[in-house]
Amino acid sequence: MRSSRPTVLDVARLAGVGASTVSRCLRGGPHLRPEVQERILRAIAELGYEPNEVARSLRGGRTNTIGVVFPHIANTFFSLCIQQIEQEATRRGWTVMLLSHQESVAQQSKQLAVLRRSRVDGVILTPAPGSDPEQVRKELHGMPVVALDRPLWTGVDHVMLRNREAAEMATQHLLGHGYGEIACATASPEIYSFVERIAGYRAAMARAGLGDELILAEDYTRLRAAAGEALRRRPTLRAIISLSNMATFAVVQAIRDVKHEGEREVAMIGFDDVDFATLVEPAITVVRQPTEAFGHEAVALLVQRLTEEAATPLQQRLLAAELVVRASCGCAYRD
Amino acid sequence: MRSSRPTVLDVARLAGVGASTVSRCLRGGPHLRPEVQERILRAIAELGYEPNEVARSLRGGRTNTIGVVFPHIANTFFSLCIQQIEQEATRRGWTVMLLSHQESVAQQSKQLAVLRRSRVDGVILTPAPGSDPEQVRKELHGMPVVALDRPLWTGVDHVMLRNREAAEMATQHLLGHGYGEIACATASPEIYSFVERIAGYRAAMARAGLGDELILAEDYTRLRAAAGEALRRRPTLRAIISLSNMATFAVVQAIRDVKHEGEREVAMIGFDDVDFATLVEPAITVVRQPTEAFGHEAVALLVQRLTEEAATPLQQRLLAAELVVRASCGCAYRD
DNA sequence: TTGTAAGCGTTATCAG
DNA sequence: CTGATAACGCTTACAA
Repeated sequence: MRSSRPTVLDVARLAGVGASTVSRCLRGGPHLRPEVQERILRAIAELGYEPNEVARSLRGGRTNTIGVVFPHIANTFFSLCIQQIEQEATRRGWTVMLLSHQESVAQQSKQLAVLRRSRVDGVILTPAPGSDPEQVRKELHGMPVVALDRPLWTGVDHVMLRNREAAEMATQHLLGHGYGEIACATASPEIYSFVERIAGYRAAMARAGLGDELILAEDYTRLRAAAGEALRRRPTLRAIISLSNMATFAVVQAIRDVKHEGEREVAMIGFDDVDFATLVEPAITVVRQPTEAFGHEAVALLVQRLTEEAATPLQQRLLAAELVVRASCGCAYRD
Repeated sequence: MRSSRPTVLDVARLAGVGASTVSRCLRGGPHLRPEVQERILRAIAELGYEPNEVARSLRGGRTNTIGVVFPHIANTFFSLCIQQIEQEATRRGWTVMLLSHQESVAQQSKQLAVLRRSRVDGVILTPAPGSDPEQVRKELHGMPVVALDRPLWTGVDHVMLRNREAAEMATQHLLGHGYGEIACATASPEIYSFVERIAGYRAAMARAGLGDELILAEDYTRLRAAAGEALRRRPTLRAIISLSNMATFAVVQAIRDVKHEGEREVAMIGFDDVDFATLVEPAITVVRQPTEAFGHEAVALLVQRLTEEAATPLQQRLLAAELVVRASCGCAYRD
């Protein structure tokens, strides 16, 4: 079927030149006689020659590929990041190998092994919770890495959210509306970004001289139940902030659950600008993460490190979140 | 930094054997003397040897990689498919190169060129609207391909939704509720799946002896406006079906827009089981696409074709959609 | 059973 | 300015 494709040698023969001359012509080498270049280009066109990147990679020791390992692919936060990464990588002429670890350290190890054997030039990684940084460092085996959304170890580039500030901002906003009791809901509280956001929430509450109430669960089904329970247990609880898109979903459901049992207004601020934020009533005020910047910066940083001559200083991109004020926080403003 | 990694030769030398023996040992070759195998494994462990997949690919002419080209990555339908594809590919020991064409034929051409030069073994493709099948066939240059969600040409494997049946089912359901005037909303009506779904909707309306009303637009902002306009223009219009997750979003907004202007109940059935379906009031009845099956089947089909001995007959997987009945269609049932 | 050698398609090096 | 040649790391004949 696919009769083996033409090689530089075929082109060289047809053009009546040596293989290395063809190679130079392709790579835009220094000075070729115009006439020769002409012949080569004609031969390339005639044969439909296209360079074999695999051979190039073997020869050059570089694959022009970056490995991307995320916890999940369909989660809106990550899928938006991936979208940006793919676009930015394509724009710069790089190729993306996409893998996921499902929050499992074991699966992460396997995926890093795949990347090692594939000899990708660099990695963008959102490490699984419980990762041992030293272990990951070994598993990377010298491949440059950019940590995205969660830290790896000081010594590698990071692209992260200002998590504490983000959660503080949301909490402050609710406090500004006069809410005294504010709960904070998340699943998987061991995940770094949630740890940080919890800290931010607590800091804001403490500064206001108020106690905190955490609503935690192992997964999002349970989080919905736990949030409902918390609301029923504390009738004076009138405000909740959630720490992720999934948690926002669960909290909205919980508030609705409780509402169905009797009138009860509960203010909330969500995390991530999920699409349903403007659809529910009232529209949800959310902390928006700059997903485009996450993807763009991660690729930019990694490519810079991969193409740099001299060692670039360590880069820590700390991205600011933005409060998108709608109605659920108690603001009069309506989308 | 990364002092060049050990090769088979290093392992061979350390184990005091030939390179091919190491290779055989790795590939689970036939009969090795246990003692030799022992020595090799020890050497591998000691050196931390890992096979270079690039060299393997060059030598073997196969990359163990599948190229995946989708219109978008962050659209929930596609991101769910991608998730499945990645998982299924990983499970089977394949690797995924992810690319997007943004519904642009030109961009699609570029991405297929990337796949050709990368020598991926096969491709999963959702072609951009306006693709010339013959052109795509040439651009694939003999690489096996599975068309996902949209057709390529008879002669390649397909994984598609039973689009007509899906839209008919939704329309029928609305008709069953007694709605006579039912509109059908979608952006980009030139995209294959939407063409088919429109046909299904029309067939159901025609069978009921009713006229159809299409609400079309170039993008989803305009679709929201167009749907609102349609509702205002025809006060007797009380039901709408939408043909995609994005259209569902736009229609929900439009209905809400109109509702705000005065009491008006509009029934609807959405497409794709978007997360906001259960959050809005009333919960949205939707046509659910089996995204797991899309991803799973696409990989299964492609891998089968890539590893087959004899030519497998053409496969056309036509997946059935499922009507997830909630409340927005007029059913009493509440989630 | 095991080792030797050729070659996958490129490109860097080094003569001409 | 251009052409032969030698790797890159692996596997598959073919010998031994």
